Amino acid sequence: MGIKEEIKSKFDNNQIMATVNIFYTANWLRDISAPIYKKYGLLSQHYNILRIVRGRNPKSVSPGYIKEVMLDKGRDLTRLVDKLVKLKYVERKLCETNRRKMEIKITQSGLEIVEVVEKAMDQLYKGYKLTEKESLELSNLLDKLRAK
Amino acid sequence: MGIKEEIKSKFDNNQIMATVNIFYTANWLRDISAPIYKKYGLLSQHYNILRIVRGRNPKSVSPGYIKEVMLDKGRDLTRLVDKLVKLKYVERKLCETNRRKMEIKITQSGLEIVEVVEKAMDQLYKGYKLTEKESLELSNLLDKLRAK
DNA sequence: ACCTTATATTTGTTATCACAACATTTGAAG
DNA sequence: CTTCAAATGTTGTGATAACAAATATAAGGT
Repeated sequence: MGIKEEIKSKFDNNQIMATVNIFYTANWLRDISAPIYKKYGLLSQHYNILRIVRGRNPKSVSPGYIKEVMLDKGRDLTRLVDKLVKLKYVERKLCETNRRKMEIKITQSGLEIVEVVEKAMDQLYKGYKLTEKESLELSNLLDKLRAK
Repeated sequence: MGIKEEIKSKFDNNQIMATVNIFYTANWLRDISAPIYKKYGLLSQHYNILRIVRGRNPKSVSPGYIKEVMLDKGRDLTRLVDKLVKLKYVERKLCETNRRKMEIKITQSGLEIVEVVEKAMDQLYKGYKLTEKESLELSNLLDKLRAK
């Protein structure tokens, strides 16, 4: 079912239709992924942070760096990380050389949980009807939409 | 700048890249639209509701219908509508024939505010680098991604 | 009429978001 | 060395989101 039928609407032009469809699809993706995250007491943003921190392991990263590369630009990052610290998925300590910064590092159980969630997400992606080629086209069109 | 550079990541396959890109682009769109909504004390969801209600004007619609066609599936719809009632952009009254239902109807000032916001959003879309044809392709690919 | 189930929406509660104010450290100019 | 702006994070607060439970009405069967 196409977007027009889904939300019972017509659109003035294709740009608007594409924009609405992006929001609709992002919400749809969020809704089908949420149960997976929830199973482990996480939000998608927690998972996103864990993946970013893992990407730099065994180095540690600062909140500023995380904020920069997060999908959902690091609102309330402190408290998102607070929770990951409480769950013992990351450790946070003051940076020695620049005492304004914090150093965040993933723990062993953090590594394990990311891997488990990652596998569950991969299963989701396998259900897509898009080929590799179409997925690339889609991604390129999204890049172009955002282009200045 | 493509998604890989934006978030400084590589992806295992194009499906994952497209998925991440959808979230990233939806957040990007949300962030550039937010100031427009905010100017009028609204959230994007309020605007979405107003457009849905306007679409049925002069008939009224029920919360259930709104929930069904909303982009972000009607979480906390009651309280979103509460706010629109308070702002006097919609009126809400009990349905005579089915007293479980509420009837929601847009007001004159509601109609005016939607139109103003709509024009501001149209300006945004004009900045897109996507052609009509590319926008259609994008929308079709998104439809296909969600297909069962 | 009475009971059960389904429908439609609201409310309560906890957690999270968004924004602004605050605090600390650094680096650099005077 | 002192001062001050910039960089980096944290905290306070009111609004919003998420989820479950509650309320109220309707519809159908016995």
